Amino acid sequence: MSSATITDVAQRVGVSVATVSRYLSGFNVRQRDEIENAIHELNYRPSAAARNLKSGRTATVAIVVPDISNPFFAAIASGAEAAAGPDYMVLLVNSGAVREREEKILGQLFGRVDGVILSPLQEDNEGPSFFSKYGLPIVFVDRITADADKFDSVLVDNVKGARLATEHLIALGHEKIAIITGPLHTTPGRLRAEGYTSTLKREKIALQKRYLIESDFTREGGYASMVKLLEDPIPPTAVITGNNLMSIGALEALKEKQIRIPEDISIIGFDDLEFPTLIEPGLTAIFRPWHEQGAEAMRALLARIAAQAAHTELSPQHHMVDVHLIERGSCAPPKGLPARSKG
Amino acid sequence: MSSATITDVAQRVGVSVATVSRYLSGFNVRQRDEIENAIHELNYRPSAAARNLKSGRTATVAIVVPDISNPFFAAIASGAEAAAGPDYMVLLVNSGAVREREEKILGQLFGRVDGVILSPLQEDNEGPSFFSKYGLPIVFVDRITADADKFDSVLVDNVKGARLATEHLIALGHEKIAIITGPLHTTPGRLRAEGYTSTLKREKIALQKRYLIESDFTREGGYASMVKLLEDPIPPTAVITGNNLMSIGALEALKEKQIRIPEDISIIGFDDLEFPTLIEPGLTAIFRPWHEQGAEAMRALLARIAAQAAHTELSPQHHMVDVHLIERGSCAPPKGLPARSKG
DNA sequence: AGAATTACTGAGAACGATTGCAGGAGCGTA
DNA sequence: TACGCTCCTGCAATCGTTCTCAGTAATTCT
Repeated sequence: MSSATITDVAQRVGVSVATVSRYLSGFNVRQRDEIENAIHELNYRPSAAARNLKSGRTATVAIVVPDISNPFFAAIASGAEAAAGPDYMVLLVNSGAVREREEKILGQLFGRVDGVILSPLQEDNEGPSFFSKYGLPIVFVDRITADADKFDSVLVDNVKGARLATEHLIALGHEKIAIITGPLHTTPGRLRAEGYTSTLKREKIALQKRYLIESDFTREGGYASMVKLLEDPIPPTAVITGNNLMSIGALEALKEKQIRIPEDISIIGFDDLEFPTLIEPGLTAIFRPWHEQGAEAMRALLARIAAQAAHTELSPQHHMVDVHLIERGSCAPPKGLPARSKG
Repeated sequence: MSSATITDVAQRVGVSVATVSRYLSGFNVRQRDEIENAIHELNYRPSAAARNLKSGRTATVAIVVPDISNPFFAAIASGAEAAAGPDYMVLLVNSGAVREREEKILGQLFGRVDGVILSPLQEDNEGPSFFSKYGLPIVFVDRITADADKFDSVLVDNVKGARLATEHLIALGHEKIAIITGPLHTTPGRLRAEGYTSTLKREKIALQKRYLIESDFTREGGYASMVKLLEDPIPPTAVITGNNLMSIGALEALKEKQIRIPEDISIIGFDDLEFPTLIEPGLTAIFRPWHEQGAEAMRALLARIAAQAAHTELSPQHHMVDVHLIERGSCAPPKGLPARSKG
């Protein structure tokens, strides 16, 4: 019932465990056929736990993300997986955007993986760097922590993306531009807001605090934030949404309130939608290669692991993924919304 | 640099490793404060590998799915995770719809997890049941293998869903009804086709083989299949799409060819879209609770693990998730497509 | 034929934890 | 003081591998 061990195989063939072990690692052994048979007959599988323990290597890496339901992170995972090659098993773990879970997961992963690609929940979280004190290679993707300069990272050019979006709207004549951004204690939340505010400043448009809404990267958050903006006595004429899910939520709110795009309001998403052609009008968006960003993170991790194995010094590598603006139909010059009726 | 072991902790405090181990497992020990300090100072983390090896338990379960980019599987994973509770770490592994990968993954997972939730790639795949010979609890979700009656499973009522869709179209007056289904060697592919054909038969509508298109559950497959249907000399007046991604692909094809829904063609999706309100007209769809299906699978797995631990006999449990039809705007009585122009 | 080289083999010590067992310290009771 | 009881402790075996080391058989060289 319970699984056979290498000893069982060795006994059945009449060789030592060392020989079976050697056979398993690809060395030449005299009774290779007999061993192969015995393995099949006994349904033998090497115990991963025992292997890890002895060798210290796991041939496994993990990707820890805040929300696996977000297609962005699913794509990051796919990209990373594709870049991992056949030698590594890639595990995906969802921290569910709960800080204690993230910390617990990192602890549990320790000793079971050779490295981790992490999208940390908060920039002020010391868990990851604390974690890496144990010598576990770690690469930040999309988000970093405060001391991240000491670690590898693969970020997107958040500031540039937000700048492109803001400039695009300003060029169209908008001045009442709002942004629905992610939590300011996350990297993309903070930097996209920064790109927005710095561009406004440079263009000499006064920042209206009520136009800068800190939300939570969820569809519900995007919906609620857009509703809030629409209820403003002087609603914005254009809105930048800070990630794909919030774009969807915001679009849902607009549709529900029957606000026309782009006639009544312009909207730009940071991150393109997955299926951009199906909705009408198409969402003008800041594009970046999701899959490639994941792949880049995996390459960085494998390089880090290799460096560690070779005891080579390797300074922290910081990769930056470029963005560009894709114009579709969701932006137009402002005409202003009708004045808000009471009730 | 490298991580401290339980021996280091024990030495620093001046107790035996057994005492430290007991402290870690929650027993009363005299020098608990000293041990706690030493653990912090040394950054000690128990080695998961060593623990596994000795105890045989891993406090970990895995979910193996064909395509993590498919929101359906992401939702299954979320649901399963939510049902797992804090005692288990949940790993997500992507088989990428490659059979050899699936087999390899199951092998690698052996010894690192207490159980697996699997959505197998093919019904004729013996890997999983072979795998379970090792005594590893396994629960099939959404898909099964040929000998699956011996294992737990959580399926959706595929036949009923396809029947509801087909009946709905027939009731509207359609007779030229096509289906774009998944691979017939997968459970949902086969059973959804079966629900479609059996309903046609019962309603005495002759099955047109060219209206039954076997595709591959991808957006690209849905797109290509729809294009193929539209090129038919006598195109169907209604189409059932066999999963969410193929629905999207099919809709993209229709949009590109400027075929109006539902005036020119009616369409029903098996599985609702993630953001159903944003596209126009809304897609009439067969709905099932994704998240709940994942949760059910996890409950089944935990029950199986518990039964195994208690050496209790537990007959295979087969759960069936119900479906219903959600009417939106994508279906109408047939009017026929304009005759196909050459070129 | 004898020496040197090659190619494989088995014994046994790790890896880092858990756990059964026997024993010792501390306490209460007679 | 002597005894028993409880509570904690350390020793050592163990989990299933890998890997070093020394040794043996087979082969080649002189």
